[in-house]
Amino acid sequence: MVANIAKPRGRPRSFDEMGAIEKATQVFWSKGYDGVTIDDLVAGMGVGRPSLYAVFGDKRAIFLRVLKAYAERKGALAAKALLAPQSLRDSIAGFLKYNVESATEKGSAWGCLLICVAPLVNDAEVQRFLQNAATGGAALLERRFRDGISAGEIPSDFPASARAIQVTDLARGLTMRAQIGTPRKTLLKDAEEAAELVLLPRRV
Amino acid sequence: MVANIAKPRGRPRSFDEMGAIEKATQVFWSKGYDGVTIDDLVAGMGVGRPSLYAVFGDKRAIFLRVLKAYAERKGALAAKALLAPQSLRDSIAGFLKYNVESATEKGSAWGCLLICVAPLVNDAEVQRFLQNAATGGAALLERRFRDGISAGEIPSDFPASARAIQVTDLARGLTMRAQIGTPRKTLLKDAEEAAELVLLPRRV
DNA sequence: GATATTTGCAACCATTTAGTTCAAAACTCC
DNA sequence: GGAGTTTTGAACTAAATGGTTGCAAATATC
Repeated sequence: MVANIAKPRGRPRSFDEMGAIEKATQVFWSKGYDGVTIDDLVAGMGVGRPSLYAVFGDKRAIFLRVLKAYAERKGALAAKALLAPQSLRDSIAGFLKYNVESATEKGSAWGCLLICVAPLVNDAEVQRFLQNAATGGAALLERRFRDGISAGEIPSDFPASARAIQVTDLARGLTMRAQIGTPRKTLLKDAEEAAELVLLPRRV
Repeated sequence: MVANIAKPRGRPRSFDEMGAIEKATQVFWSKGYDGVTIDDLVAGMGVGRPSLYAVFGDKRAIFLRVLKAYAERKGALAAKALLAPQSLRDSIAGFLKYNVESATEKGSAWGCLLICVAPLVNDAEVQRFLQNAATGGAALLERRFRDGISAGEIPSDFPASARAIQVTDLARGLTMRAQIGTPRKTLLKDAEEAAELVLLPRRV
């Protein structure tokens, strides 16, 4: 049984809530946060203005939902990529390259909602969310490193925790450089080299 | 002879052009780009609205001047820090820590104009400027690495160019993490570890 | 001291924007 | 089919915002 929801009483909605958030993601993706107006959202989401306020709330609330949906999808993709059966080196390089690719996708004026646009939204709840997303991402990477230790790909004294954070920082750097127009090709090469760097053994 | 500028004809200006840009920097620093209105600039710069348009132009033009002044100052500071007579390790760690400190300065809602706010300004000229500033910074770091090679602090096959870029990426990552509320103390420790990372010898 | 020249202040205009109101539409329940 | 309930579309309001204009004030040149 999928669900047993009684049909709501009044006039049915003409839009799909999830779909609307999906479309809103595209709007924020292509215009940043401050750049979008309510009219942009109305046009982009296919939801009437009063319905928009009634169902979703104001711009900030919509952005929060967008952010959560985006993070969930992106997190799932990253996790899948990291946990795929491949060498540690390929995992890390793949993670960084995935970042570069999604940040240089054409049509996305802003590379990454989580890395580029959300941090500039001065909002306590957004910040808290980003903080959690960041630590979550780092934890995922750290786990991958520890698996690598178990598999003997890296020495047992490998500083997994620090390196995990460094991978996220390098990813941020690559993404921000995509933002200022560094070509994809350059960034992909840099991602490759970054992966090599963070896998170096600790100094003797 | 400092200069031999004939006194201008009419009523003298009541503000200092450089000083006004300095104050504008504070405004953008504390409110981002989209966040500032012309009124904010009028209030913050101490320049009347019509004078502002006549002398400086619109918001975008003011931001460009601010950015250039900011980059010049920051670049000079970074260069001085990097070229100070100290170990390579201290140079790199100092560079990263300086980034963290300036990004976590209280009162500055936005950590760094060059790293955080400017990249999100969708403007070709801004982008070009950032690109140049970025390559300039990387070049400075690379030079420091090469000096380290000459001094025997790192092996002669040290990949100076790639590592220089990686330092800038790590700096970007640290700055963006400051942006989402990561405490200064954590970031300073991470900066230290990042410096250690980028100084590791190439894999044999 | 008169005149030319430039700045400064206040008010102004047009546009954009966020958020609300209200009646009509579309549906369920009885 | 009618009553009750919810959504929708269009219009509306109030506020903010970018940019301009006109006139008074201040200073150099003649």
